[in-house]
Amino acid sequence: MEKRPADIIAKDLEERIFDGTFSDGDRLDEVRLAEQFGVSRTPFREALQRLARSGLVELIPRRGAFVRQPGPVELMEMFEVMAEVEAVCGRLAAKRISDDALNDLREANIKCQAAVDQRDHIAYYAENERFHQIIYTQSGNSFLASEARALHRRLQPFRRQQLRLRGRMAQSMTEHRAVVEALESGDSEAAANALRSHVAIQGEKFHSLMATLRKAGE
Amino acid sequence: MEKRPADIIAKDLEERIFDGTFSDGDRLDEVRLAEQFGVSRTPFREALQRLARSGLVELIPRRGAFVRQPGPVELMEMFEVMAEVEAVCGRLAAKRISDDALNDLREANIKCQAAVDQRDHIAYYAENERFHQIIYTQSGNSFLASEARALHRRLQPFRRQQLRLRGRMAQSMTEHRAVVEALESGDSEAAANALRSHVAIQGEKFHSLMATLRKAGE
DNA sequence: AGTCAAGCTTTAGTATACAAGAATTGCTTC
DNA sequence: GAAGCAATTCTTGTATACTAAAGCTTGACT
Repeated sequence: MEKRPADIIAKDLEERIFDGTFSDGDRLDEVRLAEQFGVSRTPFREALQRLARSGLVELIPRRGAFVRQPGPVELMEMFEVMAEVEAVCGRLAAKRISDDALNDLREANIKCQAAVDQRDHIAYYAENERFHQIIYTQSGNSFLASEARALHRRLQPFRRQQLRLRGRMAQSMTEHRAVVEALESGDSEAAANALRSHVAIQGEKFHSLMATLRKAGE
Repeated sequence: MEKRPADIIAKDLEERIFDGTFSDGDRLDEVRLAEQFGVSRTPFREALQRLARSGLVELIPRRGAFVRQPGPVELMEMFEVMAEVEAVCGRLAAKRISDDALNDLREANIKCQAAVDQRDHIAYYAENERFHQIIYTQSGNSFLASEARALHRRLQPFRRQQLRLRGRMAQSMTEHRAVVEALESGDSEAAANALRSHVAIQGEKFHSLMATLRKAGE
């Protein structure tokens, strides 16, 4: 895609925020980090502003850039929005999806099932990804699809963890099947509801997972 | 709020794109415009990147910044998403809205009605604005509310025109009342449907308005 | 001894200078 | 005369130098 320094830096910083190298509240020193990346402050600042737009860092005037991890409340809100966005994609896709895309969905689900049988988280994750991307595209609204992808991407690191929960993959599969059924029959409301609860459950699972981790950490 | 040069420039440029000073495909010359704004290229470029994020300009590497007005297809898509977003806000607000906010909505509607009676587009616009803002807030999801406001703002210049259409204000009022009724009775689905069609109609009206203008221009 | 102010240091914001890439124009050749 | 190539010029992207503002420290005065 793009290979300008600012893009690379933005992506790299994003990665480091996600993987915990930078934690909440950390100040991102322009001179130090720019030097570390081997560029001057100008493109580095460009990257910072990009991250600020996506909500990963907060840019306080005359103070600097600070890492801004979403707190539990904001995360719950984002999952709720994701659930509703997917519901909307499903509602529209039910009326607009092509037969080819339906086949692709079924195929993705078959591979998902294979991954469940082999307890292969990575493979499951990849096919699950494909499943959702197809639905975004088949909403027939490219603006909606791109918004959905942006939010999906932003929640990725949080969604990833909860797949490891016991039985979650199998449960997720069942939900996927309900989605495909609704889309097959062109039932907008059913598709919307199936997708909403599918994603909402992810949010809830993540929430309880966090609570558990917090407890263990004390 | 903010009063940094880049913010002012971004807002000013946005204004000029909206009011037609810059039209689709125009290149925004960095040196010329920066000089015109009385700043150097650095803060001006910052403003450009901000506009690129909101989709108003396209930043082609090593080529420059070009005004990018959404075409008819993209606009329809955006209105569709706006309709669905408002529907979601309504769905959530139906369960979460406070009595105070309900009163505010009724009050806004009364003022809307007064504006309709006086054929006062400006007053109607202001109160209509308030009406929708309240619903965003009462979704109880600040992340959703902020996304809704961003899209609302982006569609503002396009929505504004169609209020002048004969009888549109009165029709809009009726739709508002249906929304309030649904929220009063806590009926999520009814609220969602009322808001979805309310906004969808705006999109359709805008579309036909554009078709008319295009015809007249030929 | 505590508090307030002044200046000192640090750092964000801005300007300018420099480098690299793309486009256009003019020249040469077929 | 047209087409292709090269050079020049214009413009974006990057680095660096400068400015100004915010916070901290130190010193003086109460």
